[in-house]
Amino acid sequence: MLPVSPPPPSAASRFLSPPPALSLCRLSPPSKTATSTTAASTAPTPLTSLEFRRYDFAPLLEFLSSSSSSSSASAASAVPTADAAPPPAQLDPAELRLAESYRAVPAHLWHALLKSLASSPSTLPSAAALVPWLERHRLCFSSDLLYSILIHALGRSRRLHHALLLSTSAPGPPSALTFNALISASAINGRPGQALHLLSLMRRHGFLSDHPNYTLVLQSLLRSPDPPDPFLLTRLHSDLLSQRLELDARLISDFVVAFSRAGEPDHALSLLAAAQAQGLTPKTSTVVALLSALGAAGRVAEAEALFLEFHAAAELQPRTRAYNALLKGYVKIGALKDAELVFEEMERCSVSPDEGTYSLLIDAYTNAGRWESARILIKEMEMNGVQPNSYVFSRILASFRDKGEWQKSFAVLREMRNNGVRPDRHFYNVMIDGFGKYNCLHHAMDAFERMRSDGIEPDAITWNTLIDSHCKAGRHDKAMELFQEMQESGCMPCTTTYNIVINSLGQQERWEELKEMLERMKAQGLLLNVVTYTTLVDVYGKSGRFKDAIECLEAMKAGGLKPSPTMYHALVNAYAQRGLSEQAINAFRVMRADGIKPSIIVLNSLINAFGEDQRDTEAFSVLQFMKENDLKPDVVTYTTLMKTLIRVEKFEKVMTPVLLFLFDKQMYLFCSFAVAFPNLSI
DNA sequence: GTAGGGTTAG
Repeated sequence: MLPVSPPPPSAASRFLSPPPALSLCRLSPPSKTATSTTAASTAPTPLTSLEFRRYDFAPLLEFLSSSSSSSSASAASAVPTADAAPPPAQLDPAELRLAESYRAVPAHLWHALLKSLASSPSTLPSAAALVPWLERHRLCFSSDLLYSILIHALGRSRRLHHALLLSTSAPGPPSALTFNALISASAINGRPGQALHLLSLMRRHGFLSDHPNYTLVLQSLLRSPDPPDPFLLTRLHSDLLSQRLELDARLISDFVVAFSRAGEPDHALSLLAAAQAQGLTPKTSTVVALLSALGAAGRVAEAEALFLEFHAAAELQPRTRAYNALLKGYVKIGALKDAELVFEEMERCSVSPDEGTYSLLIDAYTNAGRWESARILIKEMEMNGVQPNSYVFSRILASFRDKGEWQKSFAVLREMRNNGVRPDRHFYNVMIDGFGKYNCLHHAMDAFERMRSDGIEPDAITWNTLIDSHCKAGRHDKAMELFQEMQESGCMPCTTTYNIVINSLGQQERWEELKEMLERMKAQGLLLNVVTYTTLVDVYGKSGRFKDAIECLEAMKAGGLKPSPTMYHALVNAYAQRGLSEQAINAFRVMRADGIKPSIIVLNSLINAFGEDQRDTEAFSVLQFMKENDLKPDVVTYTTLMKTLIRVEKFEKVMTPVLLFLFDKQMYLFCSFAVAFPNLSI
């Protein structure tokens, strides 16, 4: 009979070198993101505890690590496959004996062991192998719990892809625990869209969502360096309200900040009003976020009103940050005089300007072309004990870049050196980008070399900028060399890097290599984002591979990502360029069904679709549509209409779009001039 | 607080 109690350390295990997994059997770090409703947040049993020491898990760990590495496929992905395990009847008797020896281990110890194994990437394959093993031998019955622990661990170690795979390979329909674990994994991996998708899926399965899930998604939106997606945010908010869950002060405040950052100050304002109606006092940082959003939208009057309201109620001690938010508004709308007034007001109230204040004002001067005033302000800044740094100069450089004045880069660099400021990585990155954007690859490479000789290690952004500059200039060969060099230097390519390279390969129609790149991306554990999918739709569409393009769009939606306007623009444009006007209009309809408002860009493409298809009447009806929907036709609209007329050989009407354009611009004088001299029309 | 990737005509 096999021993039921745990075995003493066997002779075999004494001879074996201790499996590496053992040394990793430590208490897993407490999860900051686990919600109260998830299994992973239950108090772990320390593996060093007395209870744990009653059992010797070494033989099992040895067995698991060897079995998980022998089936290389599942070990590499750390995902157990349900059909990989043979039924117990065919099992090796040694394994059966091993299983029997653990009969007495209580469930919570299995959970603790699993958590511990799952907390380290090196033992994750063993963790993944443990779950089906426990099921196979009926040693631990709470299969849901086991899977959710694994999913949590995969999510925490940035393997969302694997977590999703695992959840689909788990037996039976997903449980509430699985959903919670997946939502958490998506949220902490920066995929709030997917988390939201799972939230609604969860409800469709009849499970109720709770507060922590919403907090997780919201925090995921707030944590991202990019502004939160307003669409997702609105959905999250209405979803929460439809669940009749009450918002507390913290959640309201987070929503106000999120809506502000998403560039939706109206939504933020109404939430703030609701909070005030409940007698809640918003935090200073919340008000500042909203002020900043209003400023960024150029809504200075409202920003000022909000500023004064909170100032008067003494709820907001206007300090530098609040003034900066206000200042941002004036800088945004180019109201230099008002910006200067805010600056003076700060001085009057003895609120000391910080680097941000100076930066904004310097930005304003640079944008207005007042480089001298900017220089004076830099001096003043120094005198006031605020050391000008590379940041200020980066902003100046960016401002010149955006105005196309890349030649001024050298003057900025000189000025910077005169002020004793050393350019940092950020500054060099902007500089390289500036040169790259204007096709000055030599200068870009020079700046890159200079950066390295200054002892600054290029980062992923540097490499991406440089690689993309070469792609844009058609130097795809050099771009690939740089991509290689990037990796050799030890800099890991990120999603953006792959997006750039995929775009390059797609433009060259090197489809096999493109597919390889996607595989490499996945192998590296990187997820495809909206830009990746849009790039794919664009390159496939442009070369007429519409089937592939549509597949990408579907794959993206299935992954819980919201299709962007750009993605539909790319698709409509692809059809348009080939004169497939029916398909173009169909894609346009799908776009609208997805809740995306038509923009000038997509309507111009639609005109182009009709034009290429010689349907000039329909092309002009798009113009009518624009006018009815308050969309202002632009130069592209009119030139595309002219091209349409040329295509259908209605040369006598080619001038019509020009007249319409001039009329739009209210240039009556020129209109009459053109009408008076119709000979000019050809 | 800053920087990099995807869309329209000629």
